[in-house]
Amino acid sequence: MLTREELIEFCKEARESYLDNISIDCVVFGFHEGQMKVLLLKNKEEEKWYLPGGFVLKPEPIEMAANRILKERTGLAEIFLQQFHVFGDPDRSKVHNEMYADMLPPEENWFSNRFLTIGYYALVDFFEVTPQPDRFSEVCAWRDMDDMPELQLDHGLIFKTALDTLRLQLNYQPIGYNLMPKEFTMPELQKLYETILDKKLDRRNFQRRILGFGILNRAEQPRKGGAHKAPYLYSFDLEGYKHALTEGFKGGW
Amino acid sequence: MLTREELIEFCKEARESYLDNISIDCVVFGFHEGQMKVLLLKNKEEEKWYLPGGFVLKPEPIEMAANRILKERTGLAEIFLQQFHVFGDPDRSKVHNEMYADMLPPEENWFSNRFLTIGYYALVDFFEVTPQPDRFSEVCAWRDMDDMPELQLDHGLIFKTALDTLRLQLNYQPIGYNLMPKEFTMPELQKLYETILDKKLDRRNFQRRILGFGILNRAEQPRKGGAHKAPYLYSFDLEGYKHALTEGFKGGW
DNA sequence: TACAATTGTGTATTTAGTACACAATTGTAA
DNA sequence: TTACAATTGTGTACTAAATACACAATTGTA
Repeated sequence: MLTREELIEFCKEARESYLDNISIDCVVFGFHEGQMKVLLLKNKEEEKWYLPGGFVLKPEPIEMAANRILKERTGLAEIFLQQFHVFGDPDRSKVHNEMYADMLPPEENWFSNRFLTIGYYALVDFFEVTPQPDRFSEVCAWRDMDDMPELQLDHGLIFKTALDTLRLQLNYQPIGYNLMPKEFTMPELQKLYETILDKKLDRRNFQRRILGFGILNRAEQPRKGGAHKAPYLYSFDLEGYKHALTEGFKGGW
Repeated sequence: MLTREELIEFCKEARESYLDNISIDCVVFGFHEGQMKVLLLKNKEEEKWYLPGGFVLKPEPIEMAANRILKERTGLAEIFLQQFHVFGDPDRSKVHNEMYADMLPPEENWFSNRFLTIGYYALVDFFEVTPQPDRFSEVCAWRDMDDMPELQLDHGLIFKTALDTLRLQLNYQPIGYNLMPKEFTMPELQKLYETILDKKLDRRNFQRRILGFGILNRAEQPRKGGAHKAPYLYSFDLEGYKHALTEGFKGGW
């Protein structure tokens, strides 16, 4: 939480540096221990969490702004990012607007503006992320997707829309390269799909289908040491993967 | 084209009424005589056309802004609109910015701001549209999609992105209710798909597939009077259509 | 050493997609 | 009036994809 002086300073800077009326909010998905995770921020004294977000510098492309914002929250320089929707309800920032209303007069309070927010979703490797709170928060942490806390403003809607978009993209794009470690077993990859879709898939049919996409390479040696039968290790075939990303899976018409 | 005085007046109004840094551009698709059409605007003395667009009023939801803008250009109050992308390259409005640079000093010229533009595409009934130029243009007209003129700014990219999105949506959503007249024949509907996809489809397989979606009703009496065998008339089954819109066609995973 | 848990592989069945053929209708040209 | 071209309606064989389901192999543990 900022002091009044810091807040005034921020508003002054913001007015000079950022585009007005525009913000960016990101839904960052990670995958760990069979669980889909979302990166969220929070103030200690507040109950509600919010999505990592920020603003667009006056000369900055929006893609770059989203990347910059996420680099600050995750430490990652290269992130798979996908713009998915603009949320432009004038009521959406009401709470936001009033957030600092008691601390600042409206003409100084940059947050009293209306903000449209551009939604991005990101797929990242859980282990490579070092969560960093922003200047308005004290906590930045992964939260389980199926145990999501209440979110501020319309961030619940933004999250839901991101998830719906991700599920839709699963039908015509490969997913996983940005979420899985270098090597993984077939059941692990299946678990990713099942988690995103919140649905059980048939083990044997999943394997046939995903192998049919031609985006996987199988290592010669199976993973050893664990209990049970040693599973084969797979990695993504980058060439096939990128081809699938641009061309898509399904023929359609 | 506005006079200098009108322009100054507009900039003053705009600064008061509209959100800064945000614009909306619309790709309006119509279908007529087996041709896909796009609604475009132009100045008499200029060669390049541009997409119908506008700005967002300070208290206005963006969906409503898009609807308002299109009502002014088409006369239609209810339009099927789909937001598809935000274009946020800082260079995108360079030409725009310089457009009135010789007429107005930068501090008065509202257009010298950077604008992100939210892209919407619209599907409309060709016959119900009455094209209306906006205050910056003299011509508002339908243009053939496969004979598109050069467009201003990044409007070429916006159009292409809209078309790509539309083609993708064809794979998991019904299209046509907003583009076809109340009653139509199967070959006419097929022509719409072929035009959007720029691809020939097999007549018999198209029919089986589209009927399988359960979004069409067949009239009892075929159309008469024309040459050749009298074709059956179809209309969209609104219930099935809306269900397909929300649920989608393909099972996917 | 039997067992549970997990992985690898395969095979029928159903469904969806593709390719292609023929009969029926209607205006037009011979 | 009749043959013909153009167009529409309907169907069938073939192929590919999706689904349902079974059994054998491996490995730690009881």
